[in-house]
Order: sequence, then structure tokens, then C-alpha cells
Amino acid sequence: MSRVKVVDELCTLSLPAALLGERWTLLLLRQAFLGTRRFEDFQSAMDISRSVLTERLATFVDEGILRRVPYKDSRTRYEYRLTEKGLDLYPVLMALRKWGDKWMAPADGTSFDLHHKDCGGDVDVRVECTTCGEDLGARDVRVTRLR
Amino acid sequence: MSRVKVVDELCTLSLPAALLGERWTLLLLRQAFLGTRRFEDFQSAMDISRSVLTERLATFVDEGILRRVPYKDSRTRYEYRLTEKGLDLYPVLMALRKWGDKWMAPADGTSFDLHHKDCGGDVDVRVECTTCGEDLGARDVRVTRLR
DNA sequence: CCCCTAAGTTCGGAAACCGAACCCTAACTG
DNA sequence: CAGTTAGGGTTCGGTTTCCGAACTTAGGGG
Repeated sequence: MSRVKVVDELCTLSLPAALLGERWTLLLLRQAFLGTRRFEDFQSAMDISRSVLTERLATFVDEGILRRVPYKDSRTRYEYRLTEKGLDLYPVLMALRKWGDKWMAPADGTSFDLHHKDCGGDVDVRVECTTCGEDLGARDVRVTRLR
Repeated sequence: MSRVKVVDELCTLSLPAALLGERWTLLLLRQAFLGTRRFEDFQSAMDISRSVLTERLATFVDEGILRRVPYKDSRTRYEYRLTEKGLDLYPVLMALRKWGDKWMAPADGTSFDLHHKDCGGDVDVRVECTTCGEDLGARDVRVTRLR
């Protein structure tokens, strides 16, 4: 997080970029969205070292992205669940996945599918203009620096 | 990249997540989208060490996200420009920014604004169902593991 | 000539990461 | 009721990666 320079670089894009650009955080998030909740499960699914996992989970918890809740396995243990703030990162992962589908497809396709629960339709991510409704790419947008 | 386990974890989400979850890559990308193209400019804007910058630029180049093109400053130098593949990452950054606006706003607002060049409208990112057109959140989507 | 510039490269010390072993504690097991 | 198991960590020594500062390279300008 201290990788964010405190000049004009401190903005609402660089802050999340610094957080999620930390090693393992995106993969941890992906795992959480796939339903993983317990320490052991994260560890074995991602093959991350236990000490680093502890640390990442802790920063997610105090960023308010995950919360640590007790559960009973005939005894009190803890599991990690996405908060509203965490669930709100869904579009980021969907955008990543869409890009991955287009540009990094590993020949044998993806290992899971996504569908709208209600109607069974496919999931898509779009950048659009709230005024005219058009689809926007990087070249259609003007950046204005403030201050 | 070797952080991607080669079991079922090799998918079109984990591959990009591993790449962009590398330290500095998201911030480098942001900088590129803001128009930065030269080594020195990346270096001073991001405050990254020169050796790591060299390395990150190189992996972006051989991932095909940036390309290294000569320019003349009365002499041949090189600059880094986004490719189509790179420009296609725009939705990822927009999704990050939207999330940042909502959840990490640094009190004094963002340091830059974005507007549709043609109509001046605001930029938005949406996850939607291609069949019914509804907006989708993480809870509206069913994940199906394949194989 | 000497210095400047852009884009790197080199190198020694510091920080982060890794794997493996160890810890703690309540609950089964025999 | 002693011993084992399970989940969720902590500790520790060795390895990678990162950092900052200095050095390199090559053409142009004064």
C-alpha cells in the first residue's frame, strides 16, 4: 500500500490497484468468489505458504473485504466470507475473466462456467456511457486531470 | 506466473489474475492508460525501482500487452505503447476505479475525471445478463465447475 | 572535448516469500 | 482417561525478489 505515491497518484484507481496488485490477492479473491471460506481450503487450493495466507487474509479482513466469522464443526472455528464491499469486487473479476477468455484461453477452454441463476443467460461485462448508452473503449474516453 | 497451480486452477480467470496480481503490474497499466509511454516517465511517476520496471515492461511486452516502438528524439529511443490486447484491459481498470470510488474514496475525491469524448457522458461498468439484460451481482450467478 | 539525455544494467543490503516443523485446544476413540 | 485428530494458525532458516544508488552506452550540442 505504501507503493502508492502520495502526489497526484493517490486516486480511486491507484488505491485499489495497489491493494489488489499485491501478490496473491487477486487469486485469493477469485477463490473466495468460488466459494472457498476456510483457511485450509484456501491453502490447499492455491498452494500459497501458510504464513503469507495468514497475512493476506488479515489485510482483507481489516480492509473490510472479508470478515472472519465463527462456525461450528462441533467446535468453534473461523471462516472467511466476503462482505458487501468484497462482493462488490465482482465486476473486476468478471472483467478479468472476460479478458482472459479472449486473450489467454488455455486451448482447452475454461474450467468453469457462469450463468444467470434466473434465466440461465451468459454473463457479460460492459463499459458504457451513462448518457448515450454506447459501449466505450479506452479510446472513446477523455481523461481530465484535476487540480 | 508459476503461482498458478496446474490442477483445475488453470482457468481464464486465474491466468490474468496471476499476471496482474504481480507487484506493480496494475499500477503500471494504469499509468499506461493515463498516457505514459517512456521509461523515465514510468519510473518517476510510479517511484518503482529501475530494475523492476525494466522487468515488468519486458513481461508486458512479451505478453503482448505493450509493444516497444522506436521514436525519434533526434536519436533513436524506445517507448512503450498499449497493444489491442492491452487496451482491452480497460474494463478491468474501470471496474477497479468504480469500486475505488465507492469504497476507497480518499475524502478529497479522485484526481482525474473520465468522460465520453462524443457526448460528454459519464463512464460506467456493468455486469449484465446477455439474455435478459438484467444487472448481475455475485449472488445472481451460478458457477458450474467443468470436468 | 566535455557534458547531457534516455534507457537500461549492476550490485550489495533489505524485505517478502517459501516449506517444513511446531503449537494449541476441543473433541472423538479405544 | 490417555492418545489421536483437525482446524487454524505461528516460527524459523534459507531463497527470491525488491530497493536505491551508482554505473554504462551512445548520439548530439555547446
